Amino acid sequence: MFALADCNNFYASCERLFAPHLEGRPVVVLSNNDGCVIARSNEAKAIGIPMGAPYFQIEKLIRRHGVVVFSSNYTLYGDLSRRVMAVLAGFAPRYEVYSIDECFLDLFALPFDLTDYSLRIVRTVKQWTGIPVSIGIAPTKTLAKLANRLAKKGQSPAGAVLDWSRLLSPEQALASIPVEDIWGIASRSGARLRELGITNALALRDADPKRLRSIFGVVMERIVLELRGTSCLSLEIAPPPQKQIMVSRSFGDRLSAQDDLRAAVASFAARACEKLRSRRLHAQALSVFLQTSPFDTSRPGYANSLTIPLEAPSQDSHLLIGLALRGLERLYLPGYAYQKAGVLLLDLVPSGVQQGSLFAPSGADTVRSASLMAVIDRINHSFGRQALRFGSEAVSAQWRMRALLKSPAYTTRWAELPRVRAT
DNA sequence: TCTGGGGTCCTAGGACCC
DNA sequence: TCTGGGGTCCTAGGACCC
Repeated sequence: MFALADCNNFYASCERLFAPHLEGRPVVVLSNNDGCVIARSNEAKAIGIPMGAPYFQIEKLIRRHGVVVFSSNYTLYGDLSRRVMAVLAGFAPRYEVYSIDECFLDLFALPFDLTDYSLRIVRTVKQWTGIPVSIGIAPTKTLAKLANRLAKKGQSPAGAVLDWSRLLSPEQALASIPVEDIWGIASRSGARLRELGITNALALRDADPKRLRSIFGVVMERIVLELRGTSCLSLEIAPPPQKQIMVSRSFGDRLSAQDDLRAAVASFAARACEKLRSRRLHAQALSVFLQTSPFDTSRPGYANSLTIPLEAPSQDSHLLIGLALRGLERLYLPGYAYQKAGVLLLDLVPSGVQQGSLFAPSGADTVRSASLMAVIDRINHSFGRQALRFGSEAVSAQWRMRALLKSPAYTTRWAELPRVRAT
């Protein structure tokens, strides 16, 4: 049996945790650059604020209903996620952290009533972290997802927990779920399924898996089987090795000057290298991209990218920033209003086991590079990110994001700890 | 004026191998 | 007039996830 524990309106719940007076009020959290709505409290959903709505399009609605708005604060969400996962981990012999707010638990062979046990999990997570979660239980991951969804919609007599096997009519439940709400099906496949007359989860369950495989591929076949109770997706206890690292941002304002873009790309490359080293990986290729806004149809657009293979695997910021800037030079065209750029590190391999290069110099230089990077990382860890940085990053700060409504780093910065007063 | 960021998997087609 | 069979690797593009 799989149990899926999923935090309710996670980012909105995180914000409320340290602003309890917002309980019962509509709250939304915006994406980076205060662009789109990416989390909504139940009250905000009830008002009709859609997921992913651009902020500027719904500002009136937000003001009319007194919706409280936050910029995203990933430091806070990441830290609270870690705490929630630590609590969940104590309840199951095997578990898979699936996303920042979701965790699959293996409840197979536990000698308890699974609903009672899951209700205890929900209470404990709430009490120890302050974050509300819901749990769906089922014989496959896909059904556990659906069970969770139904629990969140108040369809379970047990409240925050729904066990699929206890449904009086699974057929009725499946029929109530639009095909696009199934895990792994989004608007495109959804539209094509609808053309075939398959509009809900029940119709998909009863469709011919081989036929759907020939039309959609193996992914759709697996979904059909999972809906029938045949488990095709197993618990991934150890995360598979990471294949790429990306750092990209939309700019607070459009950029045209090459120097501004250089500072942005250098900063992205430097940040990507920090991630690379903290995960003990080396990169074997680097890719740079930049683009104008895809939404701006009033002037000509431009988007391009370039991938540069490395002579030997590297984790050296100096080398990789240099390559990224050389890539940018080849991509950059004057006269455009750029909206976004990014750096990808590719073909990642574990540090220490990389294939050497027949041509690149090795030995003393790599040892020196590794020591230097370690010192930089240590200093930045002690004195704060960017305490020490590369000159090319500091040339311009024009690219900085907008984040006008950001809450404090309540749990990760001494200076921003919340104060509690007893009266 | 203003529309996120960071990932994965699958497939088809081309190029190549013996 | 007539030109095999069985593979792998790589890449781009599509689709999806949270």
